[in-house]
Amino acid sequence: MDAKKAEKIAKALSDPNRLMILKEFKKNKDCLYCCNLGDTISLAQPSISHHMKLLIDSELITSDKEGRNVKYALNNKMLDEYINFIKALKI
Amino acid sequence: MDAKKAEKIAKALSDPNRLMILKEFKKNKDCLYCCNLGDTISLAQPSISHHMKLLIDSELITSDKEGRNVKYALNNKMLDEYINFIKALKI
DNA sequence: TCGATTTATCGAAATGTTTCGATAAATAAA
DNA sequence: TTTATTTATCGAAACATTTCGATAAATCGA
Repeated sequence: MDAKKAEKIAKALSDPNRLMILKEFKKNKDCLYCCNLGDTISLAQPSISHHMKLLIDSELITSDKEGRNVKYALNNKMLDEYINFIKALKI
Repeated sequence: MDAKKAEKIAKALSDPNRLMILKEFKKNKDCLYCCNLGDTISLAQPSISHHMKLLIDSELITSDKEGRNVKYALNNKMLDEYINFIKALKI
């Protein structure tokens, strides 16, 4: 992973609402629909949509259109790659 | 590590200049003086000082006054703690 | 078909971050 | 003691991010 990608992921991970969204995946068997986030995240719908977009752009999650909904899933592979990047910073 | 701390670290890691600074520690046997960064990081001195402050505040590095200089060292422990935080996000 | 639901996008306001020049404080070196 | 070096801080400009209301597009249900 190059520094530019790591920077993008770090940015995605640097917001309390996005961290909360990522944690929600654990409670929902790895998949998630935006419309169910309203209860957990107290933000307007466009704001949640904005955060999802940043998470998708960073590839920390994937999105899959399912009829009227969009199904989001955590991308464990990208988390692993980012972990390796940070490990490489260590002395 | 709580979410607030993880957020602070992610923020510290989300800037290209700060990533470059962290990578410099590898080349310098874990310690570093600001005044030697000028060659690597093309920023004015107050900007470098600002980035060092954010890294110190996040506890990713430590600082130690040595006469006229300040010696900075990488805090591997904090990197490990952050790695564990990210691991915990995985499904 | 028609109304409700889900998500995305636009534009704007508020807030936060990055950068720099100017300046200050501390210490080393001459 | 005087000058140079190292780092921090202040204030301001430029830029980026977060948030929302309004609106649009797609699809589901009645």
